[in-house]
Amino acid sequence: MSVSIKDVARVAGVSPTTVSHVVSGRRPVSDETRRKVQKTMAELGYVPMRSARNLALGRTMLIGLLVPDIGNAFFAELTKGVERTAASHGYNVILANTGFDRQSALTHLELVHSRAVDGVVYSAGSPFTDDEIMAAIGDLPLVTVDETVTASAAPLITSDNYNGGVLVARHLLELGHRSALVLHAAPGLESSESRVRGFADEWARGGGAPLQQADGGFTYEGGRDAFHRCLEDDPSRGWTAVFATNDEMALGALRVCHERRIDVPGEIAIAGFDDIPAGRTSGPALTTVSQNVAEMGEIACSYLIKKLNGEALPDSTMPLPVALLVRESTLYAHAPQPSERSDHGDE
Amino acid sequence: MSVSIKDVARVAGVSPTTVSHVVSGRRPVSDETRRKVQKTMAELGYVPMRSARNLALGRTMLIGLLVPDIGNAFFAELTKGVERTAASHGYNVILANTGFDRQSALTHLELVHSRAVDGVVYSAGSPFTDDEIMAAIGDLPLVTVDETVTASAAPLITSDNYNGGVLVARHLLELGHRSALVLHAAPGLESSESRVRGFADEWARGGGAPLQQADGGFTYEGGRDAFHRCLEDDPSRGWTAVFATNDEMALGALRVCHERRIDVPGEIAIAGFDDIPAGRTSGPALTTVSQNVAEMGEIACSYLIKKLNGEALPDSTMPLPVALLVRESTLYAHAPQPSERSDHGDE
DNA sequence: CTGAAAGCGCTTACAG
DNA sequence: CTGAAAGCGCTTACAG
Repeated sequence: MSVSIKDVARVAGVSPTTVSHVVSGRRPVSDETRRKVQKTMAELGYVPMRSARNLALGRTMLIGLLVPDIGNAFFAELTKGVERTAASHGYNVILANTGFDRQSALTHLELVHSRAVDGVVYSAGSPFTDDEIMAAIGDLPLVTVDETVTASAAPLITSDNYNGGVLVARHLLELGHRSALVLHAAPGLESSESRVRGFADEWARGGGAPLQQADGGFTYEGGRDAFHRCLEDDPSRGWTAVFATNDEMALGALRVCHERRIDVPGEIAIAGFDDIPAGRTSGPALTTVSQNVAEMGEIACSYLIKKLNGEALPDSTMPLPVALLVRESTLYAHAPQPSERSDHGDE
Repeated sequence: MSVSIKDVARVAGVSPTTVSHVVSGRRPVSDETRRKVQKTMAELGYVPMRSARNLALGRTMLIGLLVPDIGNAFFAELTKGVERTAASHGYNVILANTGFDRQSALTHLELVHSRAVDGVVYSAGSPFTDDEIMAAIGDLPLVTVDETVTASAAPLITSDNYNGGVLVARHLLELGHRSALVLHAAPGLESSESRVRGFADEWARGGGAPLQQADGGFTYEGGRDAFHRCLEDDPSRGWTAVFATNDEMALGALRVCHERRIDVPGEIAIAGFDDIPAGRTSGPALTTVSQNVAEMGEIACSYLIKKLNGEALPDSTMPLPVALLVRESTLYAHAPQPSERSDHGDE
């Protein structure tokens, strides 16, 4: 078996109490004793056992991160931010990839329920209802990301989606567009709806014509099919620009243009939202709005840790600024190296 | 505080021993007693506390997953597979995103060292040397993915990289190519080297000319720059096809062609390896070799769980089959919907 | 500056 | 079928 605090105490000729205090530093220990104990610990290869410490202290230094799909670049990036911040505060992250299978996801709720974690960062999209989540979480500290959990007073970390929509509309208006098609998610997804609202408000303000809209389901295939249908239904194309509320859908539209030999941006300009890697390497590269997703994760995690430490939180959280990334799909670069202009959202 | 096993025992009028056995099912309990206890647990909202159970049992039902970068699609997908399998066996996954910062990564080694996890799935690329890893892991059960840890007898889960290279070479030869450029990673990365070996062996067998090679560092930028240099150094292009040992580099090469108005696959055919999402949506879509990465994660995790249960493992692990995905970057589809032909590696 | 002992909330060998 | 009690390896209030 592994060596325990008693073994160290015996060999060093002190009490377990003293060994514990040498490790934690929570009580002064004479230099001589400390050195002796440290030497013994090193010799025996003693490492305090987490499980025992957890039980004694009533906490685990573990944070639960509930995301619907770690394979999605957004959540992977978010995870990165959470993980990084947790590590820098001595916490570790338990990943609960809830997926879409309720059955297997129950393990994750049990985890939360059994106090295996000290707190939770939760991102909507799991196969649970908000009520189930709240029941499992009970009074555990909670921070949410991107979408609210109804009936919860937990802080919400989100990007300034509205302003992202505004930036895209302004950019397209400046290029001379006055008619546009908006590809959005199914109703109920607040992030997509905010982006549409921002776009529509600015578009109207700038003298744009009434928008045509279609539901692209927030996926590549959905965007591709919805855009395809729009082209079929309206061959004369009552619009010259497309705003998709995420990059997946924008890439779907781009794909249709590629197959039909429609020049982008010559005939149609296309803009997305999120700045996923695939949009950086597509031809043409995709104009989009970047969110600082890793930073969302960092902030969510540091809020949670503040809560765990009993520190006060700001009452309201400011949406994180977003940035417009102008690439080739709206504005063709003539230089061999495409330039990337960035308008910061909080200008 | 939360309700303990003693509370339940007192209210139900039985001993803590009996409550424990109702929960675990490890000892027969009379129907009447069981029902009474279950009713009481439900009423009080009792959930056994994990920390206490962990200490008593000497295990945590937690698996440590060490990956270099969860933001990378390969590792995100791998994580998904590990997580899924772990959940289905009642285990949870602690994510240790080692990144490239040694300092913060120490938290993760401490985690392993302090027995906070029952076992480890390790994927190379962390800022630790193999020796440091092995020292921290000690005698904890370990399974490695993709790259071996030297001086460890741990099982290794890997794709059939060699055969992937063979498949690409055969495909390009069938299309009539006889001269090719290979973009590979820096030496020492076994996965990349196997792919090159498979390609080169088949290429020679099929009558191809000696290969030109360049180091693209396994990244988008590296591939782009290396390919750029190859074009500059050899304007007459002594090759008609490019095989990059991963998709990132292939997309970099594709990018250069796009900027220089070089037709792909008309003037140059390009193939990659990995089947990352960006290659599915690029124009032209990228011919590549798909690995079943999530399955690698599943297998790694189930091996680890077998080890944890003391079950025997197969002595040698068969490399997982790969599949060639023919897309537009080597063979332009004339139908509006590009067809996707799949050759299985184990045919 | 240091130690003996109780306690964290479970599990389980032992006894009945 | 059931219970009393020891034990898992730490932490810490209390006492000196």
